[in-house]
Amino acid sequence: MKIASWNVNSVNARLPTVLEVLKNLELDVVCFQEIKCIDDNFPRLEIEDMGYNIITHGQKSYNGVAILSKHPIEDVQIGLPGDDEDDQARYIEALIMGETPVRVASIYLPNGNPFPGPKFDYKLAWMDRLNARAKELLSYEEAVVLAGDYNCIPRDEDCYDPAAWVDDALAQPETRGKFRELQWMGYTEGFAARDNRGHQYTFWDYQAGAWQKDNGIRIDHLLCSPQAADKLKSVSIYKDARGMTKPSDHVPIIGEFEL
DNA sequence: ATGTCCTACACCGTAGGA
Repeated sequence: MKIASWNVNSVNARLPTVLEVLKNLELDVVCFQEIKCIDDNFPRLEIEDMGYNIITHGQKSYNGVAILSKHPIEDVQIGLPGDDEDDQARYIEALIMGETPVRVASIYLPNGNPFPGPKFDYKLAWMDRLNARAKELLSYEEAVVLAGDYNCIPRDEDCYDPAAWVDDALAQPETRGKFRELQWMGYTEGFAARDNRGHQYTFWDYQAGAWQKDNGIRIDHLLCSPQAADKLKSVSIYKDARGMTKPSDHVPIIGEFEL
């Protein structure tokens, strides 16, 4: 089973590109972030035509997450526990009913810039809520994949120029620490476990020729519970997507599981 | 650290977010 995470940066603005990538990759489960539309405006018919069931947690203009699955979807959770005061659509979770069920979340973690400031504080508080949910999920002893745009550069070698990121929310020690908490509690970071090379990016800014210079960062991650990590065969980054017409600034990261 | 792109809203430019 192939499970992917992809920040599409508006599903409607680049629908032809999205459909082409989905056709090329033949994924079983796809987690989208930044769909940037309300649920009613999600291009449901076009994607259902490719054989996907779809759940969305959208909002007007900003954020928005979705899960596509070729298998039936059950037990849908919208938002994180403790999100009641939060109007930003950044989390959706569901049980994917393949041969072996796997619980999958699509996560759009706050960017947190400028650092320091209220947006960074919001990011850290959001990470605490995510980590609490992640811990709760471990107690189910299921295969779980927490897939998303974590807006976290885990190590200096996961960017082109660490000096450019020292004052940025994506590389702060607090951000890295809370991301690492997921690993301390028992989640395996898929790319680190199955590849772990440096300078393998999932995001290149639209500005300043970042793509041409390979000035990227690795911020999209697949966090796997022990039951999922045991079945993780390989992780790949579909870099070609960044060179397509009307690309997202992120590319898909794909985990292949023996599930 | 900004050579871009997306969205909305009030209008065919500008602001805000990333």
